[in-house]
Amino acid sequence: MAQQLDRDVEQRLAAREVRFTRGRRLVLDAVATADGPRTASEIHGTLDTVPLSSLYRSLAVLVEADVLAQHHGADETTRYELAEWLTEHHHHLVCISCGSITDVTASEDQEAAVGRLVDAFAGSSDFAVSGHRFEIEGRCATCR
Amino acid sequence: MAQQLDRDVEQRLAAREVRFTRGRRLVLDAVATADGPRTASEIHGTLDTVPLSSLYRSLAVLVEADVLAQHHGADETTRYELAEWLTEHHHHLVCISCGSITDVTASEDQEAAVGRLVDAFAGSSDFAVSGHRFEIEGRCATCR
DNA sequence: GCACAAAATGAGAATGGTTCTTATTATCTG
DNA sequence: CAGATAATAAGAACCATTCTCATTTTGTGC
Repeated sequence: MAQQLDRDVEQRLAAREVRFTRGRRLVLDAVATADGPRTASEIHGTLDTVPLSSLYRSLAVLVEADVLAQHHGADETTRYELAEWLTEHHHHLVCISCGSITDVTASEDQEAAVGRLVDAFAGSSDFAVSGHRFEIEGRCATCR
Repeated sequence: MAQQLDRDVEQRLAAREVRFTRGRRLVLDAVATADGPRTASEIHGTLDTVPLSSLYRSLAVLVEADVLAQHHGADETTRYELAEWLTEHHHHLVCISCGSITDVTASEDQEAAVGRLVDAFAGSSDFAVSGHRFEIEGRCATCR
């Protein structure tokens, strides 16, 4: 898995005096190699050496360190993905049938358009914008 | 509460042979008068005559009938709002501090821009679009 | 390399939002 | 009003997530 990612995360965790242990590396890898946000039990499925309680704790630590981001999508379970500074900014295709989520990356022009819309929407109210989420709902290739 | 809403919902439920009972009316009103998606317990707080189990069942029935829509926002609890055909299409300002969600409505031009982006994002993959969600994250007036 | 302190782990118990079960009650039709 | 059907209420059950605490691992100074 990407050397650069490993180094980036190592640095960030070191800066916060959080150890980058075997278990945490495994969890990070599992999330990093997925092509969209994953639930805890999905990750657990690919990592049977990491008990659920430890998995949840590792996820919480990595979220706290802003290495992972939590995501609450179509179903009610929490999903995890790499934080944006470790990946390209992207949006999601959410399947309303099976709940799976796939990443899509916008072109520069498209993303600029998104940014203008965000400003326009928040501009009217007294709201300090810190980010946005753009999700497209529908049926994925296997569910349609 | 809006007469029109009541009539629209009455019709839709009748068409599905689902009764529009006192409890369901109360739940609908509670959701309709809020200015953004509400959690079950928030609704429960304003409706102490409706027990939680009934509340959840009513919510499920109304979602099933497409009178309400479920929403999974910043925190992990499920929120409910009127289905889009009963209200204006809108987007959300999500407070990352307190989890509250406020509605914002886009102008026609803005919404057209959103539509173009949705098509562009989904266009590349084999995905049947049925809707979209645009959420702006930040801190609300009281939390900032 | 060793010992100590601090942090991380693992196993299972506890929590809390949501759903299910079942007996009771309300609603609709005739 | 009677009978059939659907909805409700109360609490038990469920399941994802979090917590507890005893044990193990890790990093640091000697």
